[in-house]
Amino acid sequence: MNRVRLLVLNAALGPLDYRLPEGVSAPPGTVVVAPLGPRKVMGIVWDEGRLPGDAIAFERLRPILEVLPVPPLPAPLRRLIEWTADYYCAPLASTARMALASGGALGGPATMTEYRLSGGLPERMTAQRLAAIEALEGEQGTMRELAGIAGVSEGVLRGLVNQGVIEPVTVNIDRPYPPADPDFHQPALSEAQGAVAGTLVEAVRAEKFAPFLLDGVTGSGKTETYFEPVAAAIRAGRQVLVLLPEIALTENFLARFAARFGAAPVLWHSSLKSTERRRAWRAISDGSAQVVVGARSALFLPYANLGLIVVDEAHEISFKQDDGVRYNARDVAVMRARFEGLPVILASATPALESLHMADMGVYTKLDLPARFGGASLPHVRLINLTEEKPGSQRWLAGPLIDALRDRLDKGEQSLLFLNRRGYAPLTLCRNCGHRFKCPSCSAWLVEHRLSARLACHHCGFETRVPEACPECGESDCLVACGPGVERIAAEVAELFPEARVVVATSDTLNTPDRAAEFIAMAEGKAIDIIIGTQLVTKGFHFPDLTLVGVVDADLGLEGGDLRAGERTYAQIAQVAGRAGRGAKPGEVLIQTRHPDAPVIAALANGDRDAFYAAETEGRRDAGAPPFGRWAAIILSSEDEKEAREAAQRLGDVRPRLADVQILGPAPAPLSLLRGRYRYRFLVNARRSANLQAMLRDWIGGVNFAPGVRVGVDIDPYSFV
DNA sequence: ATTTTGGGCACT
DNA sequence: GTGCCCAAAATT
Repeated sequence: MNRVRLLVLNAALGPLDYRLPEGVSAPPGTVVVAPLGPRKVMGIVWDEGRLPGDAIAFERLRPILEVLPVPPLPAPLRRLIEWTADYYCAPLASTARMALASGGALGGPATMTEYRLSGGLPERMTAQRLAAIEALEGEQGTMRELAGIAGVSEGVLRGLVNQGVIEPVTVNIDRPYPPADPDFHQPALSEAQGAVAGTLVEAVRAEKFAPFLLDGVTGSGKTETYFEPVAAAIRAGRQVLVLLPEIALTENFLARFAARFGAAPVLWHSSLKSTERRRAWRAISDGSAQVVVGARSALFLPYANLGLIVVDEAHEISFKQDDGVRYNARDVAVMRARFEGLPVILASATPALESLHMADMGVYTKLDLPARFGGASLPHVRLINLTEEKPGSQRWLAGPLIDALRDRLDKGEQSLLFLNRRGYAPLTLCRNCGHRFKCPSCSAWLVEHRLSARLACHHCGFETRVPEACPECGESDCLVACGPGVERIAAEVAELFPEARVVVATSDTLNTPDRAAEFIAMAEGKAIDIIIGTQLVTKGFHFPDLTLVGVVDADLGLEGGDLRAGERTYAQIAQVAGRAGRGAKPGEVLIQTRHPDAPVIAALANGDRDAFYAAETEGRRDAGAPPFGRWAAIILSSEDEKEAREAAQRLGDVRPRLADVQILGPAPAPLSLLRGRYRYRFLVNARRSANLQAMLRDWIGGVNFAPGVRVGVDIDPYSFV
């Protein structure tokens, strides 16, 4: 029968039946182009009988237009797409689209231009040109790559191209990646690392579903340990996926990877250029990409021959996607491993409570690395009670922290100040009339950024110059900055220690790989005395001479009543504390707080992780949160306030009354206006006995909303805005 | 999501 | 009857 059921990549449409032209074969997973009304759409041939829908008479079916020349999506990936769409209440088409993340990757072969030396010499030789010509002997690559190799700007190389010294070469865009060598450099592992690595290597050889929780303190060498099963998979000719939370700052990881395997891994993240994306997608789908290091979106790619998944920093909340399909990559990674029949390693120094619970239940195998590598000791933690040690007016660093900074400067050691707030000040107001600067399309204050002389909204990207006068009352010189951001802390430090070399490390200042690499080189080369950073600096860095970490405001993350505030604060501060004392010299951590007795803060002070988890477990039990119960959020939004409010009201009117489900709302969402859309929210708390997703589908599916209303369901929400 | 279609209404 | 706007229907 040459009838196929097609998952058309259109979120509003269900599966549609098409006819397969004579002589065309399209097994399940085949990517095709089909006619839809007057248009063409991309679709994926799905399994017979798996998708619901009534059959249309064969004669009325329109034929498939084109079969795209890419391998069919494998069955385990199709199962994963179905599971994800079902679990997170998302359209199947939106979920499937993530597997084809690159429309341009699906065409036929294509070419691009690379450059290499032609053997000639320029009319006019300069020092830079000479250096470039010497460095590029035997090299070939894009302008960008060659500029990197030669250490000169692309402008210099373009000059050489004009002179005919460098010649263009047309190459296949899908050229292979340099191979990773599992035996390039065998590191010396500690006994504990070796034992854990051995277990994981065995699991890779077994080629069966096996989830592991790799629980190792900061600095215990988790990365080097899981590189061993990665090597084992490469030796077995299978692919590896390593998920990292912040792909923007992976310099350190990539350096360690290159040292171990002698080549760079294949990168996957949202800011890949389209040619790089295409090359990576095709290498992944034909099996030639050995190790893929990627952000959460790498999870849905069509690996031809996956052998291992690693989720590093698995507790990180950035694994939760907060728009579109709101999936948690950590959880979906485990499901993918299950469908594919693979080991999966969740690595963290501060595992999520859910992950520890799964280990306690015996579902995950827990592997521990209890000691720091190379005999380094864990840092000593001290609290600074801000209600007793008050910083001066318009100052945020208390006496003991200032003394500690001075001590490190005197000794020539490095310090890190952590404050998870970008910019100079989170609120600007007019002293004269009280006007507060607010985002025009969000219910949020504008954050002052002095480095760029802008007021910016951190939710929608709105930016405006800092005005001279108050737009409300017209008075000038009346604007005051309220509260601290990292830039303001940097100003305070500069005033206290004018001689110190200070760098602000945030996503604003380290926004390109080059800048990030430069920062790391400076920090490692001891060209920085004090680093002031946001959460960007909490992970992955290894600076041996960094001996002091100061947490400027430990209470910041606890505000707002978010269900996961405690866990997030604990993980964040434990991570940043782990940056101290990673070399021979011991580290010290000073935590400024107004609530030294709060369970989270006390647990950090005493280094008592178990006490924190015990307190957090009780909090979760009381709140009916995972693993004891489940939460979901429903957000209704519209550009029209009234339309959003009425939609919420209508949904509220038909809410189901069930014994094991409690529905709160509707209420204006904490961010009641976001990107120009008014938002109302329901919170749903379900006992474990309830079928939460089925109940939500029934409830929401029974209501017809106005065209401008969007309904978003967030299962296991992390962000409560 | 996008395109087509059809009804209601003003205007000729 | 014709043009225009908007809502509803259909897309295999």
